[in-house]
Amino acid sequence: MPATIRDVARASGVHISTVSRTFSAPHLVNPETRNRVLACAENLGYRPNRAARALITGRTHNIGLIIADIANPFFPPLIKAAESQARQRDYHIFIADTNEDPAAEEDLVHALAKQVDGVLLCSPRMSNSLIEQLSREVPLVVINRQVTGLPAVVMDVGQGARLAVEHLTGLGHRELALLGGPRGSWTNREIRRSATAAARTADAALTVLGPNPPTEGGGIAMAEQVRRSGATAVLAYNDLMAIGLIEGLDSLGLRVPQDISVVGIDDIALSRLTRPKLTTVATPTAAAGRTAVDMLLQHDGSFAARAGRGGGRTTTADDRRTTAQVTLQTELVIRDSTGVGPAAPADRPAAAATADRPGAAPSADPGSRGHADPGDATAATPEVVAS
Amino acid sequence: MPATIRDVARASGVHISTVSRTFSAPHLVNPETRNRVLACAENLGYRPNRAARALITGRTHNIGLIIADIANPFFPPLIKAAESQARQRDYHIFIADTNEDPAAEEDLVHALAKQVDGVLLCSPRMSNSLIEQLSREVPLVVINRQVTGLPAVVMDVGQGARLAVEHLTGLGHRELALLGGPRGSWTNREIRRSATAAARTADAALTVLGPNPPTEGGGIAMAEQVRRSGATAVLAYNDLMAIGLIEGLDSLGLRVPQDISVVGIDDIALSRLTRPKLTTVATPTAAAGRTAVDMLLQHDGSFAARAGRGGGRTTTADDRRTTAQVTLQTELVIRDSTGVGPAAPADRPAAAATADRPGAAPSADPGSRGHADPGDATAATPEVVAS
DNA sequence: ACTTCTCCTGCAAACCTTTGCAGCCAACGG
DNA sequence: CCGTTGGCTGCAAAGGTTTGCAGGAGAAGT
Repeated sequence: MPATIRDVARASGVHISTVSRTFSAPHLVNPETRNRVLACAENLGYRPNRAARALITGRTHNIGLIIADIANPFFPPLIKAAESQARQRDYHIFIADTNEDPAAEEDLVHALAKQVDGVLLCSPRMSNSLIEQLSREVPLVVINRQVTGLPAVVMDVGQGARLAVEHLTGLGHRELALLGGPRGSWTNREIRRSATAAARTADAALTVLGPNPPTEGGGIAMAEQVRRSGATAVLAYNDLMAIGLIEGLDSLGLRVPQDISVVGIDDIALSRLTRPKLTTVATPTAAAGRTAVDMLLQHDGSFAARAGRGGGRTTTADDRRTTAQVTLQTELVIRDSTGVGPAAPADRPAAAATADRPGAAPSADPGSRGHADPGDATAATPEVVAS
Repeated sequence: MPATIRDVARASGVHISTVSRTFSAPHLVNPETRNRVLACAENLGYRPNRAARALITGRTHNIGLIIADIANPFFPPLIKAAESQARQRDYHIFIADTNEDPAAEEDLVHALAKQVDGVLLCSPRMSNSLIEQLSREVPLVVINRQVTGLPAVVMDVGQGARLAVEHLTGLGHRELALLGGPRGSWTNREIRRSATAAARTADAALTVLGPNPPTEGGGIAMAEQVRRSGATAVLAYNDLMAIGLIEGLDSLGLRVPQDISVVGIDDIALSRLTRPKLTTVATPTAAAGRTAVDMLLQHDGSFAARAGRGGGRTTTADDRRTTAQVTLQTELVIRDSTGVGPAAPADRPAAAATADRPGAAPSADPGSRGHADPGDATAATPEVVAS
């Protein structure tokens, strides 16, 4: 029923190879012929069969995206950006949700491996060694994790955590708590490491509470422990937990920010909607999604075709596999959930510490529509480390 | 490099067709042989090449899912459920985001058409006629819309809107407003129709405000108009708008629910987290995702293979294409954003009207993990109308 | 002992494209 | 007028799998 290349060839009186070239290498075919073919194709509603193309070229033009939990509002912007970026490059994105289950991650990589040109592994909870092993099966780009030898794009939460701690100590807090995230999270380790260091520098105490599930519930459940810790300010693994914590503290009769300050991480859309509005570390999720797609595509672009007739093609000298690791900057967004602490300097009014980020449109995703500049993503990432 | 069926055949000393059958029709091959083949396959890490399979069977085992805006928290649970259901059936989900742009919808259907076995069209904004036309190109299941002749799964927002209006009038509100959603939305029309009827029945006035963008911003922007309308209670197209509206009213100095009551639709996770907690109409999004996948798969299961050698296979008598339309029930969840109105009976205390749904776990998605019961989705849908 | 089955396996075509190679023609330089 | 070049086009193989058909071996029925 659907028109094939042969139908088009017949209709336009040329050989199928000419039709093929009309689409995949237009410069090789006479403009006149080309137009005729194009017209016939249009006429018949012909669209190249990607399965057949994939079979011979060895490239599926599909990308797998493995996510811990789509329902976590942190991910949708990333997905959206990745999908849009991929589409521009004529790729499609397979999405898969692991429900925060490390075993599911492995299964999914296997399941996707033969069907995609590469996989984006987002905040994986697997072990490094397993990730490395899987990367021999299919090109991988890791997001929010550093695995030696693998291309990665990470958000600099370490820096963010430092900024957050400095913000809090600057407000006069001396007793801090860190609400940890899930076990196995690279991000969690980074935050902890950086927050601990920053607290020490500022001569403040920091209690680490966790690990916890990275959800609102995880935050609610820890309210009591946070109170007992005696901390006057807490940094949470992510916004969801921060919001949950505020909720939990509220039912304990503790007011935020008057009694206790709370800082989240991620700057999900939701953090602007709760009361109080959440002070948080903004992570460039959309940029991360775009960048990851770009890295994957550029990376396996150098593979060229792994198939092709004789297969005897000489591998290009460019086989050095530049596995870059890109670090995206984060930034502190001060809103209403942080206030002065016990050791605050007298001349510092609480209100002075609150100022939302100026011109940030509510959920605009620059570059997700049409004309996105490919250089855009990396332009936002001054710090690029090639390994 | 990757092992092919031929490698396995060689290793196990059988013909490739036997290997093929070992995977696609195990009952046709001698258990002893089968085990040997399986062992070799395992050994070589063989996985069937889906492109090749798709090429000959004509079935890609992929499903397209077209969504207006992944960042809208209404969709992730649906996506998640669909993905999990599809995976159980050995299908993968392509995801695509239209940015609420009707033109993008059409493009995406075309782009996906040749690459998937069917497309799930979620809350499409296109015209009915265009949808019908596209359905001739690729099997379609529509979600949140009714198109004659096409399989659809809709959530009964009409009923939900009625319940919401009854709830409000029962609380003594006589001046209602409806905060409309986006143009082209079937859901929006249903809500409007049903709310209007319910208001008339209860002898209340209802002002329709809209259309508006279905976002928080859309709600905020309408606060002033809502105030001017003189309504003491308002039903919003979705939770996001309701939350935005509350925010907007707040900055106008109007308190919810004391000064004005607000009801949302969808029961997104967020509606439990805002202050006040949102009274809303819960829509079974996860069930919708599962059901839609099931309908698509059952539906085009009857196509059998459209390819196959001679192609002369007699079409089964089961060609009647039972295009069912499934309606999923909605339910009113009363929380804190609605209170008594001017015409309230004296004996009705405001507090009596608030009661959250009992045991609803924060974001649990029953059936999204492993053992989900296939009958589950339809079990939740007593009302099935075959057209 | 011969036929008739049943079970299993092998054979080879077909699915739709891509692509290296070779051939054709016209134009051009000498 | 011949050789060469360059621009297009055709030819045919290859990619990995599925599947109708046919054939072989053994068992069962007569």
